[in-house]
Amino acid sequence: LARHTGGSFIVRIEDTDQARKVEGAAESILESLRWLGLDWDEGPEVGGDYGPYFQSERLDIYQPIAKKLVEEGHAYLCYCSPQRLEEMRAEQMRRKEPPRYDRRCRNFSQGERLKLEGEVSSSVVRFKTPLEEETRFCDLLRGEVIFDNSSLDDFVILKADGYPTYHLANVVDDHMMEISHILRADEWLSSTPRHILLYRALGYEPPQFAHLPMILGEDRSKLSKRHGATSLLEYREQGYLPEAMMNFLALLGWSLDDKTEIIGRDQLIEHFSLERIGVTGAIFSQEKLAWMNGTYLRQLNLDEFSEKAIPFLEKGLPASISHPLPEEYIKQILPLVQERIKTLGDLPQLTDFFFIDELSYDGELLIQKGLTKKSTLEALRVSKDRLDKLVPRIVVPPEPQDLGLMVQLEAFNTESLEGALRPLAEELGLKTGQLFGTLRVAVTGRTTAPPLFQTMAVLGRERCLKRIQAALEKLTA
RNA sequence: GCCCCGGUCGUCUAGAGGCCUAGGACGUCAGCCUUUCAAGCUGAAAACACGGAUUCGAAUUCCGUCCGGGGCACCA
Repeated sequence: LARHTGGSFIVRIEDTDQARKVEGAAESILESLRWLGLDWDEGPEVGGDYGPYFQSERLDIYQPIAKKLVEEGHAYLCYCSPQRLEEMRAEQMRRKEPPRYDRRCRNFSQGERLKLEGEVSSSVVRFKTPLEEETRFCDLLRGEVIFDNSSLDDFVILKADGYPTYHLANVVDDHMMEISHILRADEWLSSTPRHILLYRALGYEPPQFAHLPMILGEDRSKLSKRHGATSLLEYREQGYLPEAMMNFLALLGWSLDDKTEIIGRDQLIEHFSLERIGVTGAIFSQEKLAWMNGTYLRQLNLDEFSEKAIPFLEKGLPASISHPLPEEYIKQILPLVQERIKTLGDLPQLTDFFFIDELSYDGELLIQKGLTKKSTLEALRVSKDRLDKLVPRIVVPPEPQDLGLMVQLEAFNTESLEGALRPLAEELGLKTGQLFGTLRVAVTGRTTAPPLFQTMAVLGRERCLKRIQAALEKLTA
């Protein structure tokens, strides 16, 4: 929305819970945004006129505001212990009542306050929610939403440790940072009346609100750790492309029209609009993401694909393979697997036979349906013999003056291999599938692999002959 | 329990009263292509939660029911 309208996209880290502080969490959020290409105009690392952008560094802004709210009668100090609150809630639940603060500290006299301050070591600041009437606001996606103030309790705005709660910090910062639009998940909708009340008490003009549909797990509940990978960075590690992830995420709750599935960043910015956001929660479909990633992967040219693929091969191939991996060889392999993968993480296991010296596989796999050990051996022997005879030739142009164009034909290429092996099947009285199947296992160690001739051409003459020999030995042993 | 928000194929969605015999995509199934696996192409099965009301006409408006989700912390 910011990019579409020419506004500013601001990143603010809301780190106001000391108890849940996790080392490196903020950095990984920023890294996720960077990975997706969601660059920000103001915030950590880039700065801006409204900093600091970490709420933990803004305590001296929130505290005086909380104090002022107390002085003006919009808030009050609460001395109730966590234990008391917990017991109270438990009792309320038992009686099937809504769990909420009973406002014991709301109407203490000055004398009672002084007495309690002497006895109690810590206190929090609570907002004095109006007891009656209702709070309404207009959600850009859902229209007018109305809450009875009587259903709200006196929520904490400043904790005992001097940190603000989300409610206070968010309202104060959105005002001070001149935020125009709050686009946040649905789960915040029921907190919004509290925020409206706070804006009002502080004399601030509230921003526009749009509560977005949530991303759900397979069981339709709020997406969480137990639903599997929930961190963007995990998807990066698995070999998803940021462009695919961005595209997929954008279509969860938003659509361009009745048919567009693949849409790039620029087009997204150009066409994005609040009006086309839906209101129902969307299940995060791994399968569709995988499909989409596949289509993005297939669009890459060889250089791009190879640049992205190499780190995954370096990491995923057996350690015994010598590193660094030869780039030219890899560039021959990659086109054979590009349309066969859904993530870059699929690469190592799909291509390892290109790198491993000694294949290990069950010799029985060599014997194709309808063949015997004997006929398989025969097929392998004859094949090896034919391939042995495929040697490089020099083609000399007929006109002497064209000698500079003399080309060397690598006889061990896709065409020559096909030219040699296809007729061979008939010669041996085999179906092509039978002969090729046997050779595929001999040369790759598996029953499914990229196209045989291309695979053999990339492996090269020596490796293929060696592997067929190994297959013969495997069957004779 | 109380409050709020929702409900179109299994999933993501199109649908702003007649264009809807409800469109697209993923997935599924079948066929084509084919040396295996993919990719690609073609086709099929598959949905308006239910009940009333308004209207000549309702997936679209209103009400109720049911179902689902979210919130109800010194978490965000």
